Amino acid sequence: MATMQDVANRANVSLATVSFTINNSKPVSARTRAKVELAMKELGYRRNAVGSALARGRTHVLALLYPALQHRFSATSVLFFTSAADQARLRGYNLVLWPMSNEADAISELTSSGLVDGVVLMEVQLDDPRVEELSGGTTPFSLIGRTRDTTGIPYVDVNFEHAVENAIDRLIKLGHTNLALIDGGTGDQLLGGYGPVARTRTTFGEITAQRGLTGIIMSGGASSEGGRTLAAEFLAEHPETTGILLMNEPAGPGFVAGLQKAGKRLPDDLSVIAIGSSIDTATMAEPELSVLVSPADTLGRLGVDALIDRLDEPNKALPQRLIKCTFSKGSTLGPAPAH
Amino acid sequence: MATMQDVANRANVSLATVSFTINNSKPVSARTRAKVELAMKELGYRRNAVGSALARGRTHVLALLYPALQHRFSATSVLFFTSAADQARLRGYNLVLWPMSNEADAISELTSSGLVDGVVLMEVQLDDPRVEELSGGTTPFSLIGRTRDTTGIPYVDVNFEHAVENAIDRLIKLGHTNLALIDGGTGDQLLGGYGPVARTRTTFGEITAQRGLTGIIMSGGASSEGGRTLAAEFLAEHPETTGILLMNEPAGPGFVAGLQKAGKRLPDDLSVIAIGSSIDTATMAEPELSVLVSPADTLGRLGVDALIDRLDEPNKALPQRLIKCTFSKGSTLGPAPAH
DNA sequence: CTGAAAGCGCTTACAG
DNA sequence: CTGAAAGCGCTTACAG
Repeated sequence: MATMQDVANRANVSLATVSFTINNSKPVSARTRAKVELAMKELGYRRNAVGSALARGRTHVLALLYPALQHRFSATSVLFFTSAADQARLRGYNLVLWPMSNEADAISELTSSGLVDGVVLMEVQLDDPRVEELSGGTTPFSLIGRTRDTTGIPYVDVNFEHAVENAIDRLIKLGHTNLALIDGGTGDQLLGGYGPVARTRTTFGEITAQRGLTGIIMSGGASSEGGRTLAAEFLAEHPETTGILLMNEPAGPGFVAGLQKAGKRLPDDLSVIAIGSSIDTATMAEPELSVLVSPADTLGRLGVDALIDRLDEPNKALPQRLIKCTFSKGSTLGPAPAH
Repeated sequence: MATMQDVANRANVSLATVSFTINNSKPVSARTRAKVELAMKELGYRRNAVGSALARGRTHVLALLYPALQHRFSATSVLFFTSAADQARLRGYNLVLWPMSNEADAISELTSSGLVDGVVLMEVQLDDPRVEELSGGTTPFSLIGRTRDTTGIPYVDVNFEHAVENAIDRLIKLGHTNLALIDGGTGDQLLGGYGPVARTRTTFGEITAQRGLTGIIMSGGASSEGGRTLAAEFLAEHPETTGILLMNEPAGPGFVAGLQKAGKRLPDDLSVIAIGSSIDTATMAEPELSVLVSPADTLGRLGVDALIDRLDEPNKALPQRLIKCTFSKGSTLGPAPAH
């Protein structure tokens, strides 16, 4: 590999001048620029990222931090990976995957290695020790999701509050008054629970109360098997319910199958609307699930954007954004059955 | 952040001695080692990865190269990402995600940036220009998948040949003689086609001929919608077929649903065995698909291992491995219907 | 507009 | 066993 010095030699200029023309960091005469560019072309020169990083104090590498143990990713969470990587590249950064257990101390290994300029955190808990750790340090970070207290913290998250209200209102409009929220559980209570589930439950409680509806909450495993089991339990325990909000992507198709196996017709007997799933999973159910689709790709992009904005323009307004889900019609919403 | 020089000052030794004790690269007296380690602890020192990389000429960063445009990843391909990242970390490397279009020239941008020590390539085509490009360069690489000619190229791939034979023999044992292979299409013919599909078709042709069976091949879109459409087409065109090999993960649940919508019972009228899908997708179908599960997590790990072996021990045997699928029973395999 | 030189944080012959 | 010094490939004051 040719170095900058090689280019300088061939172009008969100094190393510094090569740097200036490559980075446009100082004015360079047209003649000199031409010489340098020719030499670069002839040598097939490319700037070495490591040398540059050491001199600048910036690696242009970002880390995407996600739970190491969680080894079954929903179709939705994949989109975080790929859209984040895309956006990073688009803005001249690289994204490294950083699987991590929940111990906060492992974060200092990352931030003090000097390898990354910043961190994007996924799967945020309401009281997340990793966020506390990052807040205490100097490495910029952003969240996909958000903690209970978001003061001073850049984040992008799904607007679950809006999604729940929207879903409930769709069911109300169809005449449903006995509702259920079915999710995958809040996870680790010590950490305040998993944000999306906690927020969804709260909003579900508030809106059903406010609209004068009956609302129950059930949880089950995040898998098709979990969904099938859950369907049976649900029908046994809550025969009066006719409208279901389902926030458990992996369980979706299994849940729908389980309801029908027990003799229910969708949407004649029961209406189901999924929240925050992918369109791919929704279409795998039979009949296809009506769903408020998670804006996962947008979130991945904006999560990276928020971080890079902090890095490149620290004085810009703090990026904190909630993104709405989009509705996909499907075939599991219908009028409430007459008594 | 404390530097190595800071540690040296505090321990009253030279910079070099600090380096020797950290890296165990030269003998250091117990007394000196203790002083250095104390100083490190007191300063919370961590070696800077960039300085180290520049001096060593090794960044300990690997790139995972995948098609940028493909934005719907199957449950299986996600496992490549996470298992590769896990294994890289385990062996002291970091994995950066490298979305790339199919132009081979973009590869030199990656390899000549000096950022990565090696490259793992996903979604390999039979005649893959990216592999040619990499073969011409000096950056070590490994494939998840394989090209037509694998001479001198480290790879790990699914043993599709074995999977097809195994699937066919399961169907034969159940009395099926009219078989179909349904896949997602070979993709870009200019590149020789997508390896798994091409190999599966070839093997399917060979084994059916060899066993004296009837075998037809159909392709459809890689989505639930594609699966539903395909089911209708398939039934119309091949009413005599009773045993189906399905290698199209995203279309699986939709295909099964489509067959039943047309009045077929599984497995009474038709038997289906999926090849190379994930267990997650298989369980989303109703009834649950019988499937030869792709060893995707093993492949991700071994793909990274193969690369790191090349980096750390270039004289070891060339890593080239085929991994078998494992059977998951499901409920879509049954005896061929009597005439 | 251009260049000589210091410095980013390490590693590693070389000398002792 | 320990240290002084060169060097990895860049960037950037400073001087002209």
